[in-house]
Amino acid sequence: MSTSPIRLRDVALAAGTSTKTASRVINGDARVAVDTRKRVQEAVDSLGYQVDLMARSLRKGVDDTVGIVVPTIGDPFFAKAIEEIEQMALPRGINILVASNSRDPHLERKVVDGLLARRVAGLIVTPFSTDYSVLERVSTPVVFLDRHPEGINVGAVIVDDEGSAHRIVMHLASFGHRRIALLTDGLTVKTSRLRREGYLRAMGELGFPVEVELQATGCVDAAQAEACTNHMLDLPVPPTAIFSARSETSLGVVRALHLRGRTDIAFVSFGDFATADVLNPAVTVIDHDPRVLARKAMEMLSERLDGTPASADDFVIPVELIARGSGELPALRAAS
Amino acid sequence: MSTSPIRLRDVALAAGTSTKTASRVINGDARVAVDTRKRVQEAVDSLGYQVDLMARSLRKGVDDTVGIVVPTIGDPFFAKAIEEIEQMALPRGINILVASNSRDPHLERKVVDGLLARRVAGLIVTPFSTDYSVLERVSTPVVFLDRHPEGINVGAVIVDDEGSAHRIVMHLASFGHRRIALLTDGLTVKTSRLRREGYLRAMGELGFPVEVELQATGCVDAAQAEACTNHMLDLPVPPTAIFSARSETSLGVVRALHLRGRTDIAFVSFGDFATADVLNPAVTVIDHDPRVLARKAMEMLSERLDGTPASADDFVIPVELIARGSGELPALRAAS
DNA sequence: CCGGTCACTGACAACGATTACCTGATGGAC
DNA sequence: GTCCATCAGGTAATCGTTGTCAGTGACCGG
Repeated sequence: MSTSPIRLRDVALAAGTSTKTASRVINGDARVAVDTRKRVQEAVDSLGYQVDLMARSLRKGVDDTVGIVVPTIGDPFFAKAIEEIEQMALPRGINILVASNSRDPHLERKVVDGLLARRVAGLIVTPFSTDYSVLERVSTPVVFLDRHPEGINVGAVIVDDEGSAHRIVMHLASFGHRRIALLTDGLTVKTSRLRREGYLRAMGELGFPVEVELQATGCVDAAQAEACTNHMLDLPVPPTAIFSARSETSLGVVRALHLRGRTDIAFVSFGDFATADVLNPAVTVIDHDPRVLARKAMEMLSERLDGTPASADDFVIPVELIARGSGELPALRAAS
Repeated sequence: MSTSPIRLRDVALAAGTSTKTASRVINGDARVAVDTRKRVQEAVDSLGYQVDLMARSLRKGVDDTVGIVVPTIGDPFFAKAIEEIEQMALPRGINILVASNSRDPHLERKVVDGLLARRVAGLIVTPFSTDYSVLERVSTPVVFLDRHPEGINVGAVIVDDEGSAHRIVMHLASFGHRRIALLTDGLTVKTSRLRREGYLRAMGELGFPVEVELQATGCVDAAQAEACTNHMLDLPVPPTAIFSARSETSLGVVRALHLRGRTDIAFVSFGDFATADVLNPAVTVIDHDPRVLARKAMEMLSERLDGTPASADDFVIPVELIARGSGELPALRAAS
């Protein structure tokens, strides 16, 4: 049933050369006579030889593989980032190892160690909360995606989290809102902290009171966000506008608002999602596109793989606020 | 800056043993004296030794890695499947290599070959349209996910595509619909063919005319599906109900219906999606859960890795029709 | 006291490819 | 005709780990 695998030795034997010469042909070394090259090529084709990438990697010291670490693979944001990276890696013959840290700092460390032990050529990491200083002692190139890591001074591909959050609040305020609620992931996540800072700065500049009950800072998934939204809507004086700091949490907010029929409440999402423009009202979002971030990250990693030294500068992807309706609802109850 | 890597040899030297004994300790071989074990352990800890998985894999002949091949990683259906598999693999110390075939048969073949050349321990594949008979000549265990492959007689983890599609049509018919439209991916995809067969069988049993203009069979993504839906709504006699055979296409249908304000048209989706129960009307779906499929597939693969021989029987995951409203809209215009 | 287990350990080869180094041969320049 | 540069290609070492097999004592029953 199963044929024994064909090795380079077999190819060399069939072509009547040494393994070294066969290896040269396979790796496109120019110093091979045309005639010999042809013989080897034919042997490769007829035998159906495939390089054993394991052996090659051992000898070369690195694997033609890029590791990607994200909090959760199923999150559409990260899924699209992975897709983009895989697409870019394909033509280079690079494979993609994906790993999630499951939002667990301990696991995060283990996962990164595992990828390094596998001798990946490079890493693209969306840090969760671990200290990443380990990577300073390692020669493997790493690019950080969407978040700046702790404990290490390297560049990352990010968006202006603080500024964009600030802008969202200003946008809502311009429609008369004062009681603006905030929903974020846990504050151990850097992006959550930054977006909250932008929110707080804007509220401060506007002279609006910052109330604890209007800040839900532990919304790890859509279900939590839905619960938090419901809780806020049950307050004696509920918010007139909601700012969801992540597209995942936005799904929960949307569910709560729609199921309760409170679509009169203004809403802006940091990050677009599939049906955002289909809902009624359509959801105003910050266009935080994972593909654009991923593309830049992979470009940077490619350069690093080709020898360009690392830069400590962040690369900031510009984002836009897409007004679709939900963020432009007036604050009818603002006067009350 | 970057320290030279620590090899087993260094550990052995530090512990005053041979590399073999150090290897035994690391692999949990019982036949090592307690004292020696301790010395090696200490050396490992103090030096921060990490096994070179590349070398181990070469020696062992297989890599502790499972390859996953899907059409598109960004599709939430497959992203969730990948997530589930990764979660299950984590405790076993198995890494996940993801690769997309980009809906390209030629690429599909190359991608699978690449993973095999990497000596993955196993493969989980959602076949697109390639002949997979290659895999019969290879000893690597493979489990097929969501679709039965062509040209090879092995079991797959699937759902009852034909039967579920049949059920959807019957469901819509019970609310008075006769002009039921079908949107599918290209018919080279097996699931598309089967779902269409179920549709055709039901239409036949009901004695309803099957019209070509009500079948859009090339909807590869949401945008295409949206265009097809718009086209159908512009027909002289538009459909009163739509059956979308994939959750990805459902997003396009939803967009078209909502943007045109034609939410009076009945709609059922084969496959759930994020905001399906938030829309108005909420979308009736067949609960085609990627996680459940993925879990079963990984279980089967684990068994295969542990030595259980392959079975040629399909494993059929039961699915349910979740009535949420959109599929229960009456056919007001049915009489006309 | 001896042969035989048993527990523990190490030397060596091997996994399959790449590469440092070396050998012959060829050919043009002088 | 000699010499050196260049080209083709071979030999053997190497990457880091683990399987095979052999070897050392210790211990035990007879």
